[in-house]
Amino acid sequence: MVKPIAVRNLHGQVIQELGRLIISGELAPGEGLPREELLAERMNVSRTALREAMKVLSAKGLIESRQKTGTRVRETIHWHQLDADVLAWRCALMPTESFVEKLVEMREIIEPAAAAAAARRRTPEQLEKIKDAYEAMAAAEDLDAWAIADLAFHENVLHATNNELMTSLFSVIETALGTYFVLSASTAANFKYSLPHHQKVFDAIRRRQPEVARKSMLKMVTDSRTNIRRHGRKA
Amino acid sequence: MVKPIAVRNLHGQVIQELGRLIISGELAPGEGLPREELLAERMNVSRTALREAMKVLSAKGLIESRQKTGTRVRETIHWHQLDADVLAWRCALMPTESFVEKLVEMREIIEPAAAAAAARRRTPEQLEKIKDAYEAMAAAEDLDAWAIADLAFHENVLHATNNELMTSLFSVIETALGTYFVLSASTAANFKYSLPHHQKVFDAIRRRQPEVARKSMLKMVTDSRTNIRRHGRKA
DNA sequence: TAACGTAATTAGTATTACAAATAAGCACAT
DNA sequence: ATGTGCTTATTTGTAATACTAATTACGTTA
Repeated sequence: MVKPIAVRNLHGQVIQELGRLIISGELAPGEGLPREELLAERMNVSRTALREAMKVLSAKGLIESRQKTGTRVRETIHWHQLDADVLAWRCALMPTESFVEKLVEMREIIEPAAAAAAARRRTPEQLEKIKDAYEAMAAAEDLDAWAIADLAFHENVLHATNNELMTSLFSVIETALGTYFVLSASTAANFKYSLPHHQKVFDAIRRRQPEVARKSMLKMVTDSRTNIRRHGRKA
Repeated sequence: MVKPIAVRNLHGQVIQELGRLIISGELAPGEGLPREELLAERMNVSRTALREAMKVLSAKGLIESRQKTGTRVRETIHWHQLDADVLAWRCALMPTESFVEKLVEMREIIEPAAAAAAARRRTPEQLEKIKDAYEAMAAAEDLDAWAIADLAFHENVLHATNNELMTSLFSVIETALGTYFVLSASTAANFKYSLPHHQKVFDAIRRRQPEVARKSMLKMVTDSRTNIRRHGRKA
C-alpha cells in the first residue's frame, strides 16, 4: 500500500544518502554540513539537485539552513519520528531490540482502540470488506495467502474507524514493523493459529460491541508479540 | 515546542500556497497542475523555487511528478495525514466538527496508554519533572500560568514513556488541537478543576501503577472532552 | 571601550541550456 | 484492419552560472 521507495530521481538518492548519514549518527546533531557548493561537488551532483534534497530533509526536521551560518543537523527532538522515511531509516540503521519494542507498543495501543472505534462506526460496506478478508484468511492454504489476507483484515478494520489519522498511523507503523518480520505470521506449520482471535474481533465489530472488540484485539496483538518474542526475527 | 512555521523563504511560501490549495480541495486529486514553467510564471517565482517546493509536497504525499505526464494531485489516501503541515492546513481550512472529533479520539487513545507506559518506565529524573509541572499547576494563579504548566505536565508524562514515537504523535496532535482551543482549560473561573485528576495520574506514575495511571488519565481526558463540548470553542 | 560600518561568506533566487523519459502520433509491415 | 515499431513532441530532471540577501566577523572610528 505504501511504497517503500524506489528512487529513480537524483535528488531522491541524495535524500536517502544524507538522511541515512543523519539518522545513523555519522552526521551528529549540531554538526554543520559543508557549504552547498562543496557538498554538491563532493556528491557529484549539481547544487540544484542537492538543494531540492535539502528542502525535503528540512521538512522532515532533520536539518536547518540559514544564510551565512550554513546548514546544520538538528537535535533529534525536532526529527519527525513518524515520517515514513525517517522511520524506515531507523529500522534499517538502528535495528535495536528496543526500537522494535517501541513500534510494537504503538501497534498495541492503536489496534485495540481501532477495533473498538470500528465496532462503533463501521458501515455495512466496511463490515463486508472485513468479512471478505476474514474469509480469505480462513481459506488460505499457504503462508503467503494468509499474510496478505491478514494484512487486509487489519487494514480494513483500521479503515472502518473512519478516522484517517488512525489509518495513517497504522500504515506507517506497520510498514516499519514489516521490515523486521512477516507480521503475526508465526511458524509455517500452524500459521492459522490466530484465526479464532480474528473471528472474535470480526464478530464484535459486526455486533457493534466496542469493548469486546477492544479486548479481543488486545489479546490478539499481545499473543502475537509473545509469539514473535519466542520465534525471534525472520527473513 | 513545534514551530507553527514562519515562512521567510520563497519556496516556503509556495509550499504553503500550493499545500492549502490541495488540502482545501481547490486542486482536486487526480487533477493535473500546469507545467512547471507556466506555474512558476503564474506564481511569480522562478522554476527553481517552485521545484524546491514541489519536492517537499511530493514528500508529503500530496503530489506526484513524472516526466512528460506532468504533476498531478494524489488521492487523499496517499497524503501523510500525520505530517505537521498537512494537519495544520486541514485545521485551518476544514475546521469541521468531525475533524476535531478525530483529533480528540487520537488524544484519548494515546494519553492513557502513555500514562500507563510512564508508570512502568519513568526514571526518577522524569518523575521529578512531572512533579515540578504538577506543582506549577497547583501554584498557578491565572489561566495562562495554568495552561503552560498543564502542557508541561502532559509533555513530561509523554516523555517519561521513553518512546519518542509516542512523544512525536502527541506533539503533532496537540499542536493541531491547539489551533481550536486552549486545551483542557475550562472557564477562567474554575480553571483548576482538573487538578485532582492530575494528582491521581501523578501519584500512579510515582507508585508505578500502570493501570491506575491509565484509568486516571482516561477519566481526565474524557472529562476534558465533555467540558469542551459544553463550552464550545474559544479564541 | 563601545558603537558603528564595512567586507566576506553562505544560503536564496533567477535564468538558461540541455538531458532523459515517455506519451502520442505516424508509418510500415503483416 | 491491426498491431508493431519508430519518430517526435512535450514535460520533468539536471546542470551551470550569475546575482541577491542576510548575517556574521572584523576592523575602524568616535
